[in-house]
Amino acid sequence: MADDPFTTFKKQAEEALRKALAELKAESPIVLDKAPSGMGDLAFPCFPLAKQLRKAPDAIAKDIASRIQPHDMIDKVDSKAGYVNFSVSFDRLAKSTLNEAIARKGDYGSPERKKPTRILVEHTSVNPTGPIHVGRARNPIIGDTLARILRHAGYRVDTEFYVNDVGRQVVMMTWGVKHLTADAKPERDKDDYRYVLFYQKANKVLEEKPELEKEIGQMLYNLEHGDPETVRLTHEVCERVLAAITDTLSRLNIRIDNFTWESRFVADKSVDRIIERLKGSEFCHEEGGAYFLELESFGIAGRETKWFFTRADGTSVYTTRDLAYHMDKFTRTDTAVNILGEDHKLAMQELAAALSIIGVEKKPEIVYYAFVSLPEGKMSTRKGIVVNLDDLVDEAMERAYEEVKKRRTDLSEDKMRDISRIVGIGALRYNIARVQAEKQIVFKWEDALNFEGTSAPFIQYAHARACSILEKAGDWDRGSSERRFDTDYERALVKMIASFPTVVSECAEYRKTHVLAVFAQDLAAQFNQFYRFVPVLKAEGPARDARLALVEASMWTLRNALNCLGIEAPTEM
RNA sequence: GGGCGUGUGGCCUAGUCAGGAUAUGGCACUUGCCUCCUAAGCAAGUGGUCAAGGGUUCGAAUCCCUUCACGCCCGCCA
Repeated sequence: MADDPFTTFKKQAEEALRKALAELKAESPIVLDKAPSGMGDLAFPCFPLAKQLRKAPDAIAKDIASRIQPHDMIDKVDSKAGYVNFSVSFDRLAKSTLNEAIARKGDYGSPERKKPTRILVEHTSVNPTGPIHVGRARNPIIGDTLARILRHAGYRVDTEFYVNDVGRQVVMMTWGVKHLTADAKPERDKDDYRYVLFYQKANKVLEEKPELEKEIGQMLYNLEHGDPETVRLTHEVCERVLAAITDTLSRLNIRIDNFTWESRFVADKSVDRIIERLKGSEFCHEEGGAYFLELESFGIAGRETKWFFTRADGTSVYTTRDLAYHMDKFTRTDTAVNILGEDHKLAMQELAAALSIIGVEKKPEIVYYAFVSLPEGKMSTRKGIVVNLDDLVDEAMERAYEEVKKRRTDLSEDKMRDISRIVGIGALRYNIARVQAEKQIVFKWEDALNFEGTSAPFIQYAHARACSILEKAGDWDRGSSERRFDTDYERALVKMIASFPTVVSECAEYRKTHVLAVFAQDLAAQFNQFYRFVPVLKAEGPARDARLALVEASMWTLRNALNCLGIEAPTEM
């Protein structure tokens, strides 16, 4: 597979170092750092070699540098303060990078050939018992972004929502729908808001009349044993709430490929088969009719190392069904990636242990995220301290509209609304995607709807500027072989564009969305400097063509990075 | 009590996996720049014991140990 030019440069530098070190009879892993600006592009520190060679690091660096002849992508090798510094052949890098970006357009950053590996990204999977709130919004945004990145990195990706239509919460809601009447108006004319009222009321009624617990238990039993009426009603209610939830997600540019219903694994008896297999395990014990695995030897620690996989009445628990689901998943994919809240860590450890016990080698890979809280504390639907995702989306679009109106007087109402939607949703997604998943975040309106600095609009704005130049440029010579760039602004921008393929594959490999978000921000900042200091349309001759090529390559790179983040790139704003 | 995660200027944050050259950006604050390709921008400035302590190393935000703070978990719930 052909590497991008910067990777080729890096490999050539590594190879040259390998040879030089062999000549010196020195042994060292070859790790290249990014050199500080003005000292080349890649740096090799020679300090670890000092003891081995009994020479000063600086002398070693000098020696190594003198043994490496510049060739192909390596333009210059020199040494300074114990480092061997490599400079890339800039003209070659610029030429192939820009040609590639301009030729491949929306595919720039993606490998020429698709990878055969299938990856199934399970995300969101919230209980279909009510609207999604901001605390849970991290899940679909991280999941969808990761899926987009993996796709751009060349994998065959499917996204999946696991619909929990079996557990107690769903039964509570369905029981409420069957036996209660709503006594409040839903906050929105949407099924998730309508049905959550039944769920909430059922919980309240049960608190007041604990004797109804038996009825709930019976319904749960009926559901799990395939009672047609219970199954039908539950499924219908869940389906409606689910449809409403996916409507909310689609507002954030999130579309899910598959929905797998948990009840399927109960109905097709795969859960029963797993229970039987687990019962045959040496780790299995029984207590009052309920079965559990003793998982202490699997690294499970805490007060309780038992994992119960059946209730006393023989019915399955959540993780047991999840086990059946994962076994099904592995028949359909090579790699399973799950996006989960950090509260699922123990359950996933138990699931991994159980998979080992029944002899399944594959394990799901999990991306955990910490919860989003509000300044006044934990989000809680019951206590009413909650921000619904729909409200956040509305507010984002509304605030973006105010900003558009401030700046543009020449646009039609429709156009302004369209830009507001793109900018508002972008700001929202960006603010989630930009932060490492493991960091807990406190939701603040002013951060979530930030339109300047580190934000989607900042990146979108750079893209719109690029589009504006290209639109005004008229005809220019795209095939020009001479592309000279003399300013640091241009050269730095070219190098950033050249690094995009590597950034995408690293984000994919490490399952990190925030790295791409940071890259997009840096690229936009670099483009804005270029825009400010280097005239494009007023330039003449080959310089103009070269700069236009740089603008076009920037535009595609910004657009592709935004697309990986699930953020639309408006041509004007 | 135990397990896992997080801790970087007033606030948010990158860098931590693979230790390397003056610790990245942003917000806020101060000050400049729109007869010039869109000022959602650019430039300059103020602000840091990288939670604390110890250790390893030529070199530690990064690795090891201890402590502290915060979050999540330790259900026959999901």
